[in-house]
Amino acid sequence: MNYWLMKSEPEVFGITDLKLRGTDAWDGVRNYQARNFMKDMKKGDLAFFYHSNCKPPGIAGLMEVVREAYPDHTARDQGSPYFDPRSSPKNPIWSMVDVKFVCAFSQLITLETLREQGEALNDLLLLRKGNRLSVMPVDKKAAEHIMHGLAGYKTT
DNA sequence: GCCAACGTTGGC
DNA sequence: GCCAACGTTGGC
Repeated sequence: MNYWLMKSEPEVFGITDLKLRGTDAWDGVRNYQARNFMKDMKKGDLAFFYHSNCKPPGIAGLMEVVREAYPDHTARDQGSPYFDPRSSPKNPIWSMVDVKFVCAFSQLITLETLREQGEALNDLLLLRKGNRLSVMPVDKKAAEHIMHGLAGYKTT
């Protein structure tokens, strides 16, 4: 089982939206590196839901991958902001996964808090300078530190 | 609103 | 294949 982190702007789609929907398709990823990470996701993997471009930014909750990568049909929808004319049925180019709401953390784990963790989160790509990836892997050590050390999340 | 960092595009 | 120009991300 692997851990991931996925960014979304809460004004567009936040953790409360996912909670309401239960399960949703993570569409609109238009970056090759992020897409490739999504293709590596397996059913049962856990992903942190990160709120970006807001005050304050941070990790808002947890979700689970319930369907592995399949074509992102919004790329072929002319009315969609994610429309990409290069996408075709034979070569959809872009992928998405389905994610299920697991929990919203009682308190947002802010970016500032994450930066204060020092060694425990040294390898977290999110904290690397200039990082703009919207989908990224999180190693087990960092993931457990965030879940158990910061979120107080208990696995059943 | 600013701007650093990064990805993409397209001329050559 | 290089690289300048441009667009986007996202923290501040």
